[in-house]
Amino acid sequence: MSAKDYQEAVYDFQSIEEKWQDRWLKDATYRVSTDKSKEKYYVLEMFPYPSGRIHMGHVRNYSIGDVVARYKRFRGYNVLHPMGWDSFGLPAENAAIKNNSHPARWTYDNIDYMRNQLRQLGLSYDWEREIATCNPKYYRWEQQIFLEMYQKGLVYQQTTTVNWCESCQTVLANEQVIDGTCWRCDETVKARNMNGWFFKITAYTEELLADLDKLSGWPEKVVTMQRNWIGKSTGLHCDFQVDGFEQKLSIFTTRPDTIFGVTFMSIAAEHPLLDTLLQDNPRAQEIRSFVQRLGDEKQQQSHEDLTEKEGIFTGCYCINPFNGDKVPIFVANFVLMGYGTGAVMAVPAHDQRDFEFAKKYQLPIKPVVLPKDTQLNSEEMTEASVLPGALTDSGKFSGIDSGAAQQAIIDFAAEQGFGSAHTTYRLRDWGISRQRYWGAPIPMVYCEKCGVQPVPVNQLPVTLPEDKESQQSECAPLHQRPSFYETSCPACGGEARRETDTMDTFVESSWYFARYASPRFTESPLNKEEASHWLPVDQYIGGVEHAILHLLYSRFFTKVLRDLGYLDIDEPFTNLLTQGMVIKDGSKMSKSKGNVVDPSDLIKEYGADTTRLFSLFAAPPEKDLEWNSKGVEGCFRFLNRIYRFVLANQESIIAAEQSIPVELNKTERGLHRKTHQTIKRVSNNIEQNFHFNTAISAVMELVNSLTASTGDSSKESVDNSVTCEAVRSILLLLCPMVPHFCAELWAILHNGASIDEEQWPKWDEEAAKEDELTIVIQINGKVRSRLQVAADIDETSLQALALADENAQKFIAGKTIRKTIVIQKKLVNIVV
RNA sequence: GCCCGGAUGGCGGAACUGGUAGACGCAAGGGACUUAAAAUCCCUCGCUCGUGAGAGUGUGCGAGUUCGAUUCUCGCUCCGGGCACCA
Repeated sequence: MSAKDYQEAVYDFQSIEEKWQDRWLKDATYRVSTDKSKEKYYVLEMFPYPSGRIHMGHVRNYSIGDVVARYKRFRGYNVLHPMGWDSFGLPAENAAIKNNSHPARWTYDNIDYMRNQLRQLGLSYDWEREIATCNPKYYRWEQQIFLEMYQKGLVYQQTTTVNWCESCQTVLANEQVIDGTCWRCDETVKARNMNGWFFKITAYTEELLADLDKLSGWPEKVVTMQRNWIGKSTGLHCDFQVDGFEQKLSIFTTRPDTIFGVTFMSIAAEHPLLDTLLQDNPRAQEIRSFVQRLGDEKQQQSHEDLTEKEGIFTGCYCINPFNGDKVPIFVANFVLMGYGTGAVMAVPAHDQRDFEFAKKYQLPIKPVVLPKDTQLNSEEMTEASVLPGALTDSGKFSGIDSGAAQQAIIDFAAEQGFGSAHTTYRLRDWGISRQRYWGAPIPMVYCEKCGVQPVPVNQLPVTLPEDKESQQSECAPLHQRPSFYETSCPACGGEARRETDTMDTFVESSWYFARYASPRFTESPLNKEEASHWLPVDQYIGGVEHAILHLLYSRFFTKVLRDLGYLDIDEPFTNLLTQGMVIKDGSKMSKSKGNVVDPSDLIKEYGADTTRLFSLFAAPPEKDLEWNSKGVEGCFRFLNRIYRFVLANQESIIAAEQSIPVELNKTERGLHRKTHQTIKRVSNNIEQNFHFNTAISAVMELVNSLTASTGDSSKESVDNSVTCEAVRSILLLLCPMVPHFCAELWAILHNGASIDEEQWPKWDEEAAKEDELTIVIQINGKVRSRLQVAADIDETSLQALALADENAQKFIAGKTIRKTIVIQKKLVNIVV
């Protein structure tokens, strides 16, 4: 074929991609095992839920991860890059009910389909490490971890008010309630009293908080979100004696400095003291019905609308231990039983919420902190004053600065015995019981004689029943299946009943990254040697929507597994990249919006390489990506340009010398320089912040230079070695992004050799250096002229050249030069 | 309300440590090739004025620091995200 024949050729991506995918699979090219001779690198993308088909969000996530994996391999690392399936969950049950099938069938069918889709993308996974969390070979180890946590006192059972989702027919963890609605189906979550199992994540609160400081490789935003979620506050815990009763009322405050400003007390409607207060209370009836109404309203309202502050006087008083003030006790709708003590000391002068309440019920407002140079008059205040200042009207603490007063007041309370320093957290223990079929069974047994008994480890796994006895469907909850729950007590051998709740599916994803180190290990959940070799994950990649839920739970599990002796790390993910969403027509791609682009259609039309390339090129990974089908075509055109060039010039490239001649003409020097500049830019873009969009731009520029300097016969001829160097660099630099394409062209140029055997190209700083620079001449900061100068010009000659410049002269003429600023290699600014 | 981000051409996005704003791609317009179209190749492309050379103006808005600000400081506006009667 002559060069002309390639002018309009379009590369046959389909056969090229199939060919290389088959080869990678057959040769297990990306299989990895421990190799002490190389440095390890563990890159992981959040594993998918097998919902049916992959979507563009997956393509983006896994393309990013694959570039990292392939890049690190080129850099000589021994790279662990596994994939698996987060395969327990409600959608499988819903689909099973709809199709009158079994959740396992639906799930495994989806896995098969999606695995095939992922393979079509050419992702460099070690498929031999694939795991599916719904497989008993996975969840039996989870059950064992559960039992070991139980032995350690990290699992307990409790009846509490839980979040109940009616449409999912199950309990939700606090983290799974978003604005009062279910994270999965948006149904309003209701309060319900239920017995359930809890993981004691609060035993690790301080460590989870403190170790956030170690996560320098995480986006600041995610660290902040976790910090807020844990919600630590420090302050004073203090007892107020209830007047005429034996009981004391405990409060927690972060503003002990305002304690002399307390003018009333607010307690939650559910506060246990209320019953006592209502005994022999003439207004008991009235107060009870008020409390009842608050409860009803709470049920109906979603958490987001803030109701008007409301309360009712209990008729009782308590005594402020600091000044002996007798203050009325109110039941108020804004006090939460679940935070602090369920009772709040009210300081209307310095708390906006208390202020509004005091105004409504005409309660006294008593300022006790005076911000500098201000007077506070309770009559005139329109809002609470929250600024720091000097204490006033505060007994022996008057005059002290509010900041210092906090500690002094806490110390005093401790000394007197009615209070102490105290810390509270927003974080609650993790409720993991789910009343669903398609999850890992909780391995516990109830015996009438022996009570709650753990299933012995040698009886694991407790598997899900697959019988057809259930009348309703094949995925009826376990409590409807006698063959599952009827069992014998492990302790006494008598009749017993199995726990019928399954675990929250977030439990599976809290440790899967560790299991990948030894996915087929049959002796315990983790092979410690393998786990300590591969962990922590060096680079974790996924959507920011998991900032709290999954990432917090995984951090917790890592610490638990460490304390159980399986791991020797404190944190699971050294670096975290949270990728943006894929957007089309202004909103996130979703079935309900009808703006979904199916990756399979794209692969069919343009191939996997173009699909990957576009998802990397259109935006930096952490930002949202606006879908643009024309942009995809642009990427396809780019690959075709390279393809045509390589094929048209293959003979001369193959014949080229590997070494670059010492003497180069101007065109050759320009291309040689551009090649090395590009290697440098692409390497830095990937290394510094994974900005693949600019890396790809840089290669596009090199391709433009290449075709411009060799295609134009009017220019100087270019030595084959220089062309060859440019082409080889382009293929290596693009290989992490478009692997099939580069593998194919590399093989064509290198007698069938595999590009995977190559190393990442190195740049020569000397070759990358410009020998001529454009210097900008500014007059009063405005660009007036440009100057081509040798790169090594000295400051004096540069200044002289600038002053002599014709354009500059026009603006200087007739004016006095007041100052000249020369910035090496950049500009000369003449101030007149 | 509090805490994080962000705002640059018609669009997605570039711009090192304060030093040529708009790289790269898309779209658009013009041209070459073609009977024609597609594909490919070449040229133009922030806005205003000007035939042109060029001049003015321009990175959400308003100030400030500086010889010089997309970049730093202060004050706003809008957009996105997180948390929220949290005591």
